[in-house]
Amino acid sequence: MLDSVNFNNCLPDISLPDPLMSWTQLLGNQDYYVFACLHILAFDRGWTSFLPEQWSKRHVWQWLQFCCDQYKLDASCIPFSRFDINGMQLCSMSRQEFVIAAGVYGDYLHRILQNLRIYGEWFLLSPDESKQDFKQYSQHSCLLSSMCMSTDCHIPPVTHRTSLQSTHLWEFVRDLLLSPEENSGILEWEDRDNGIFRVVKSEALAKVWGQRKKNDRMTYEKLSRALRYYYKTGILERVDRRLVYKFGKNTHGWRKQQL
DNA sequence: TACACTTTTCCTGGTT
DNA sequence: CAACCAGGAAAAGTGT
Repeated sequence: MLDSVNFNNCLPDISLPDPLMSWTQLLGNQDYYVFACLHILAFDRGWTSFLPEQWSKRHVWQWLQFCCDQYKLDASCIPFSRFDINGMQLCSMSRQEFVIAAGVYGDYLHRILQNLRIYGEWFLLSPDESKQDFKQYSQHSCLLSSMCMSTDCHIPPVTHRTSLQSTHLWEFVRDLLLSPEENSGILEWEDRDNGIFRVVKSEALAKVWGQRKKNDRMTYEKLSRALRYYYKTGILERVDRRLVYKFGKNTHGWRKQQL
């Protein structure tokens, strides 16, 4: 498991860049340059270590997952099965093909990918300044293409956190489930289709969560208390079995296929 | 600074 | 008895 370095603490006090901002605009701001240099050193998600053309299928999914999380896209609008392709195939897709594959988010994802290919990962940090852009994209796409793949597809909320350090516990758990090589048998799916999973190594889970939060006093007792709070908010649902949890309706990004 | 929200910490009591 | 679950209460941490 990669430890998320709290690099934000040593970064200049600036707003994060718009992922769709041009490179010349970005480099025109020296703070952003410093920010990007620090970020590239501290931020490694696997897929970021490769050029998009070199991505495996898994990297493509990781990237989509990242976009869902970072830009608060509704994953139910993105049929991941249509992205069961490697990076070379992804990069060969036209904007129109993105719209067909990803519906309401296709145009947006296509532009993010193009910026990523041209300028690198530094564009992928925050949607804050692109909220309005995205809202316009979404509405435009909905009107023009009616390609939304889900009946509950919606414009993403505009209030959210952006810091990597503030990754929520449930997202951390989900990402661990989706990353077998980082999971080390800590968690395993019991019923993937219904979002049911089991904590296999409770102490190890507490340890990696503690590492993420830089808290060596974390225990499974405390972590499980945080998980139980999720029952109130629909993030998790109760499963009456020890160490078994189920993702609730207010989660996203864990399904194999979003149709 | 106030506030909202999430997570942590501690706790009592119950269950497996 | 250990490990886990349920959930109250309060505090801490973080972002707006």
